[in-house]
Amino acid sequence: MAKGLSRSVIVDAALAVLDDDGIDGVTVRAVAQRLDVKAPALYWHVAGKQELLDEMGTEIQRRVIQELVARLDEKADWREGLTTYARVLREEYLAHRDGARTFSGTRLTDPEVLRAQEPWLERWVDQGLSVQDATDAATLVTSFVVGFVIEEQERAQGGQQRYSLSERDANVGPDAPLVHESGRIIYDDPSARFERLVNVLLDGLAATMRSGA
Amino acid sequence: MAKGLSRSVIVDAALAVLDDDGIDGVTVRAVAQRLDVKAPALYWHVAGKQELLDEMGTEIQRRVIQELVARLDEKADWREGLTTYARVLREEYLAHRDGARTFSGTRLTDPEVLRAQEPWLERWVDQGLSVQDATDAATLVTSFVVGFVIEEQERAQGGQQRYSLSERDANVGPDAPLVHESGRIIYDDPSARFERLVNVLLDGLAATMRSGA
DNA sequence: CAGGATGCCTTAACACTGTTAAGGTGTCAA
DNA sequence: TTGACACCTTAACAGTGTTAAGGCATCCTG
Repeated sequence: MAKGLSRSVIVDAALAVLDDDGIDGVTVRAVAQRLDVKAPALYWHVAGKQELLDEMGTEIQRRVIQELVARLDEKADWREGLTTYARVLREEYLAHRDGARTFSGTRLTDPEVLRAQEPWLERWVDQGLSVQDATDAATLVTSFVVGFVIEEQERAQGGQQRYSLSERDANVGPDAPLVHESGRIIYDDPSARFERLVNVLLDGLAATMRSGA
Repeated sequence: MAKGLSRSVIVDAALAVLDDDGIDGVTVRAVAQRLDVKAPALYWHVAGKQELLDEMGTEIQRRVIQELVARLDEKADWREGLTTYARVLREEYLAHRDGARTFSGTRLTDPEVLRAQEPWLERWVDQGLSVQDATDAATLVTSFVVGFVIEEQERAQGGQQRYSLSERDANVGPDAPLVHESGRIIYDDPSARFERLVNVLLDGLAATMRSGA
């Protein structure tokens, strides 16, 4: 492998390690090995592991934006925009092991990612929302997706038997039928469940927007 | 210190270490030192660090339940119940450094915590909700709170200058006025913002429940 | 009452982590 | 040709979770 190292190839390698071995597998040495390089070499291009993680999170956000631009045309209203945003964010998190945990709340290393919000805010304000409403709406969707996918991934990939429905049933026992039934819903088709909840959330937003904050 | 170690005093010590030094400070050795004991001693009572973390998360959930029982009487309707739940969960997370990150999606080590949902589910079903609606509603609130507080704590305690409004403003620059204004909202009074968003969310739930899923 | 098992803790050590210091090797400019 | 600089390596440090082995009580059994 040509040793032309750079920030972005390091980030790509780190994301590959993440997919293969999960967040605990993402060590400086493992990332270096994948690039045929010794661990300290990375420190020439990246300040430390935290910066690498921030860079990874930023890259994911960049992909979310890119996908969002591809899927939305300008005449989409804010409800459609937020629905698509919710789906894209979830998909991008799901695409990587421990994605939601790893990438949520990361410090952006690229101001461009932040500024990319501007056109959407513009459109939504044009459509009658206040900046506060638009900001609140985006936060509401983001927070929900983060929380939802964290638990979704914990169930889906939680090491071995850490989370299984049968284990849950055994723990709950026979004296809590509603909790039992509730488990059946939680473990059944996360995508359908996600769609349902996003719709509820947007109904709430629609109601608030109409009444005018 | 009397060396009568036990699972629960270890968990308390670990929570104390968490409050003092954050999640990175929670090492087996640090917890042991606080109990005047060497690190391997903990392994007699706890299988490993992961189990310790699970136990900590379970303890936090127990406190949420306890506080919920204290604050809600039986005649509270589901909307009041969920609002209080949202507030209590947030407060309990905020009470510990890195609380939301650390405790979200932890595997419960005590089935009793799971079974504690039964009486609330019963009441809400009595009030006309389907089990699916009740489960969805609880998931929606939980997911939102987790996501919200993760980002809230990241801002509030994010090491040093990792997250400050002035740094954000500098990054955004002058060409994105709406993003700039949006920042002002994000950094202004998280509790008020939280209350606003919880209300939006519950409006959505109320709309869905009325229409009958 | 003697003796052995068992509960609980310590010392020593393992492989592995992020990170730094110092030293090389190449390439390009003066 | 000489130097500077970019980029990478080797060596090492302190700290991590975890295991193995042994020691000292206490308590149960003969």
